[in-house]
Amino acid sequence: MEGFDIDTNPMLTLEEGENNSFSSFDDKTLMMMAPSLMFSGDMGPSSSSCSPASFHMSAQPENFHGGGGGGDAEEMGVLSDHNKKNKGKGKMRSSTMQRIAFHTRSDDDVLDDGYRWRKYGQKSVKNNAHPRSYYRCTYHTCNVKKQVQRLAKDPNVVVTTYEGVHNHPCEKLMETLSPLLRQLQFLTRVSDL
DNA sequence: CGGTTTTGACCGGCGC
DNA sequence: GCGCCGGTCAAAACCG
Repeated sequence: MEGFDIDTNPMLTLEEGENNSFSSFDDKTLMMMAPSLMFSGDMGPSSSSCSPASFHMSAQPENFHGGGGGGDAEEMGVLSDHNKKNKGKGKMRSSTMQRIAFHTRSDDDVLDDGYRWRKYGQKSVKNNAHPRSYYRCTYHTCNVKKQVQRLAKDPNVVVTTYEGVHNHPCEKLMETLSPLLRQLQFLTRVSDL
């Protein structure tokens, strides 16, 4: 696994409220990390004050090394409709709802980000041969959603748009981390003796 | 049998 | 007012 440097991997698009800040990432590893970052960015169920700064990344679009990728989320309408509408039977999306779009160069449509998702819809979108898929986090109290679609310009690029913040730990991350944490606890106890 | 995916219907906002 | 479009619902199908 290559080290990931947030400031030098331009393939992630971050959106929050009116104060948009964009940057991009090209590293699948980072894609997997991102939801966890989202989680740590707003941990407690009572924390009404989102702190996007905790995973804020600086924009360096000129550093885009994806090559031929071109398109950005704004172009595809993934982000541009923010604050404008939330169509369908569902409730209106809160204007403060965080949305983060990841561009990923991958053959797989759906990336394993460690959370469990249930697909609740798929729609063909205008000017794009590939459909857009809608997923919801399966955790009872968590209503994080994500959309997955391929770039019309470059079908090799998958755009995953996360909406909202997880209010629970990432199961896979915890699975991976818990033996390490246990070992760490054991070692600290031993060193205390 | 319970959870997930598929897919057509439905709804509401927007532009004309 | 009407049609288009994107997001969601929900029943049926599917799957382990």
